[in-house]
Parts: sequence; C-alpha cells; structure tokens
Amino acid sequence: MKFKSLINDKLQAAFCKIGITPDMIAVSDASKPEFGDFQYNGVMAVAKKLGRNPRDIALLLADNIHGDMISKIEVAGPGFINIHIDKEWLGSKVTELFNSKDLTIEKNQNPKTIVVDYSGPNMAKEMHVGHLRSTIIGDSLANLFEFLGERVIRQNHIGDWGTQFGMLIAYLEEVHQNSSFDELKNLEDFYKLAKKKFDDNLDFAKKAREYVVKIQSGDKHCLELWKKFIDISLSHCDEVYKKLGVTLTKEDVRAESFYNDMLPSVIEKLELSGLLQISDGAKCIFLPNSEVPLIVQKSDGGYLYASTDLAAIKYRNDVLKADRICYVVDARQSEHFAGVFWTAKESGLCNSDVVLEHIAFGTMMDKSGKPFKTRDGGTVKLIDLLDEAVIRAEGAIKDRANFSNDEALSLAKIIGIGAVKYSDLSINRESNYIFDWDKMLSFDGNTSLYMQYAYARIQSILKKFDGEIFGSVELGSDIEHKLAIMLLSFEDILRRAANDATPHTITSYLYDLVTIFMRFYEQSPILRDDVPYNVKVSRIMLSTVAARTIKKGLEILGIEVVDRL
RNA sequence: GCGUUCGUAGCUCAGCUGGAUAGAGCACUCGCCUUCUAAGCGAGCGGUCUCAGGUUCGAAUCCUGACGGACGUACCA
Repeated sequence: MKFKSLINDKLQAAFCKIGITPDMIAVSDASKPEFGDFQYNGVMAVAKKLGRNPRDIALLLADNIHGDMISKIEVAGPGFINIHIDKEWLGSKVTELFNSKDLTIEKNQNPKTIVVDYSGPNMAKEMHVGHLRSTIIGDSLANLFEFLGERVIRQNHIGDWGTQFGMLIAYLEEVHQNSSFDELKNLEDFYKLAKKKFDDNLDFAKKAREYVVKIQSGDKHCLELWKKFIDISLSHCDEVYKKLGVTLTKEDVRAESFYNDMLPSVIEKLELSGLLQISDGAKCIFLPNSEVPLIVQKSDGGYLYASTDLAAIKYRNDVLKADRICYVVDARQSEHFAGVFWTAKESGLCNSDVVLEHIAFGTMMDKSGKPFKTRDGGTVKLIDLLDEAVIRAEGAIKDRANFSNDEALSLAKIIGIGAVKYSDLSINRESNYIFDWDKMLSFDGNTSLYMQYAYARIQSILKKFDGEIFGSVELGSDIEHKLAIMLLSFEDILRRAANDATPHTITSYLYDLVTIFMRFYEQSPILRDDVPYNVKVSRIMLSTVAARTIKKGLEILGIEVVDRL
C-alpha cells in the first residue's frame, strides 16, 4: 500500500479546495509521538511564496481534510500540520494485509527495464573481498526492482579480456601441455606462479605478449585454451555465488570479450559525432571540466575499458532496451563513469532518456580502519571469508540451544552469510565500510540476527496457537498503533529504496519495525489464557503480518529466515 | 597542484532532500524472567553535528572559505 500517497492525496485535495497549488506535497513521519503519525511541513514555504500567513493556510487546510482515514488534524507552531491516523481504519488495513498475498504491494503497471550491472569479477584471479560489496548490493537491488514489478536484467560484466590473459594462457600451455587442468583449482596460486615467471623470465614475457595478440586475432588453439580457462574460473565464481545465495547465473554473464566485435563501430560512431580527438597518438574524448581525457583507443590500436563500457551501453540501449542502467561499482571509478556516461549521451550511443547511474560504494575496511587484507598483506579470498562466517556463526549458536550438528550447520550457513550481507547492506553504501565480525554476529542492535531472532519468536507463537484465525485487527495500545503504521509503510520504504538505490533504507526500516515489534511482544501477551479471543486473534494477525514483512524484507536483501533460533 | 568525496556521542552508524527539544546500537551504571525464546525489554549517562561566515521565519542538511581524512588524477581495470 502506498501509504503516504494516500495522505498526500488528501492534502492535495484540500489545497485544491482552498484554491492553492503547491509545488510538491510530501508528508513525513512525525518526529515525535505527540505530533501524531505524520506531519506536513510544507505550509510555511507555500505561505511565504504567496505572502500569506502560514497559520491561516494551515487551519484552512485542516478544515478541508476529511475521510475515515484521519482521526485528527492539528495545526501547531507556525504552521505545522500534524496528522493522526484513525485506529479503526488502520486495523482494517492491517487485516487486508493479513489477507493479501504480496503484502498488498502491487506490481508496477508500466514496468521499466532496468539493467543492473554488478559483481564483475576478473577471471584472472579468484574472487576476493573486493567483489563482495558489488555482488551483495547489486543483487539486493535486482531483487528489489523485481519485487516491485520492474523488468530486471542482471549483467555480470566479467573481466576476461586483457593483457594478463596472454600471460596466463602462455603459462597454462607451458606447464600443462594439454594435460589436465587440475592445478587451476587454486586460481590464485596459478596466477602468482604465472606472474612470477612473467616478471623473472624475459623470454616468457615476450611469449605472453604474443599470446595476447594471438587471442585477440582469433587464433584457434589459443582461444580454446582461453575458453577453457574462463570456464574454470567462472565455475569458481558460481561456487561463491551459490554459497553467498546470490541470484547471478552463467546466463547473466556478458563478458568484456562479448563486446569485442562492437568496438570498431563504437569508435566510428564517436568519430562521426565529432567528439573524438587524437592526442599523443591515442583516440580521446575531452570532457568538459576535466583535465584528463577519456581514452577510448590506445596509440597502438588497443582498446581499453572505456571502449568496452561504451559498447556495453550501446548494447544495453539498442538490444536490451534499457530504461535505467545501474552500475554497482566502487566509488573510486566515479570519474570514469562520469566520463563514459557523458560520452554515451553526447555521442548518441545511448538515448537521452535512459537513466545511467553509477551506484557507487565505499571501500571495505578492517576493524582498525585500514583496507581489508590478510595478515601478510595479501587479498582475502571471498570464499575463505564466507567459510569463516559460517564457522563463526556455528560457534555463536553451538552451546546456546540443543541443536543437532546438522541443524547447527544449516543454521550457521543462514546466519553467517546473512550477517555478512546484512552488515554490508545496512550502512549507507557510499561511505567506507568497516568489517567487524563481532558486530555483525551480535544479537544486539541493527543486525541480521536480531531480525532473525524476532522472526523465530513469532514463528514459535504461531506454532503454539492451535485455534482458527478468524477476525480482524483491533488496535489497542499505542504500541500496536505504531506497529500498524510501520507495517503499512513497507511499500513506501521499498519504493524509496528502489528510487535511490539504497538498500540501507530497507535495513533501517526493518530494524525500526523489529524494535517496535519486540516492545509489543514484551508488553502484549498473546497466548495467555486471560487474553480475550478477539484480542488474541488481533495480536496473532499483527504478529503474522510483522513476520511476513520481516521475511520479505530480508528476502529482498538476499537473507533467509529460520523458524527456530 | 587540480578534482571527487567525507567529517554527527568514547566507538560503529541513522537522520526521509530546509522543520519543532539531533536519534539508535556498542561500551558504562541501574532495573525487569513461577507467564508466548531474557540471544529480550525498560531507565540513566553521553553532543559546540570539525571550524568560521552566508542564505531565512527556521540549517546537521543549501552556498563560500578554512582545517582534517579517504580516493582519483591519459594510453591497467
């Protein structure tokens, strides 16, 4: 339900009645309980524009707002409008929520095609922690858009086409000579060995460079080796995605090499548009307000990632028909994307109404605030980090309840992975993120465990309730009223999160919801014998809707719930 | 040097695009289990929103400058 829109509409109608047309009406949550449920602060601005007294306008508005949704309207201070939502109306809406399938959230009537470009690992090495944020944030956004009814196209822009591959293929051939590919099981070590040889041995380095040319000119044997290599590397990624519970599949892969054939025509298009200039032998686009140009073709004729990115935009525009393209990539590349986006629009490679967005995120730091590394300064493999998360989660729950080993392990997987994801998604993505095991695996505060615990508590009650759930929600206490308001605000929150591409909007909502639920739970007995049947049913319904909302919210974030914890 | 970005409680972070007395968690101090999971709930402590100006009825939020940090800065991605 688009809760705030309903209220905004009421205000709009009232404005209409008193003959004023405001710019945009947006009520906000009341900042204090005394102010009711929602407040509208826009009267002051409107009054100023018209040169009228804000209080007069506010009073006029208040007189013209009617309907069973609102129980009380107050004008406070210089012209704040405080809105109280009617308890009965709220109760009936929560009852509707209870009886609906998708929490009364309607799919968009005119779905947009949204391309989400995320994860994008380099095939030369195994995935490391540097890929974690893009993968998690991108996946949650894709889920979110999809849930709201958009047409989502996931794109995994893997790095499979670059100078390192000559080196790797040369080494692969030299060491293996057609033999098995077993050693590739540890890609990281393989890369290091190849790199060492490349640095130490001039002949080998020369050979590696020849291989780059060979691959790019379509040498059959080399391409076969290359393909084999990519397949194995991609399987590593799939293993990580599976462990992480990420929705990406091999079908979503559009590698750099995929755009290879398009590159000459992209350059041509840029030439025709008149944007291209040659500087020091390289083909460049000089951007407004930027000293450094965007280089699209090297002086030796080779292409760069700017070229591939432009080709990808063209593909997404021409073939995928995207309305919005989200690049979930490290914030350090913001200038690169600004240049690429500007060029794509200016040259006509992409329609002017397509929204190109860099969904930037900050660096992952360790507890002491330094970039996340192993003890000896190396990169941390993502798979190792995920395994550690499960082990730590298992340790956290092992001596708590009487779980069997199997139960404990499957719980640990859900809890550990959930914790890693939640802690990442719960902070504003643009700031740097401090990775802290203890904090993320805590039951206190804004963590996945706290949400999962609340969910499990509700499930426990629902399991014990053996009667039929027949009746409606009747809101008694203030806390129930507040809980209802929260439950009905879910769609507003999801739409805002989708609009701004900010998953942390969802986590903070869930945290608020769960906090309120916990308070409700503490002070409102449900199953106790002295609770009247209608109250019991009402509270069961509230709890059920709360559970579904928690589950759905976490599901969008890619996090599972458990019935027992 | 130039550019981007950030600076909110001891620590980790919110703050809904300018609203009323700036909020959480951790840490610290108290209180609450013969009742649905106490892995919980409640109360207290803790602030010159880096600093200085400006815009206006009103600024953590917008504009300018300073200071401090992170990142980027032409043929890697």
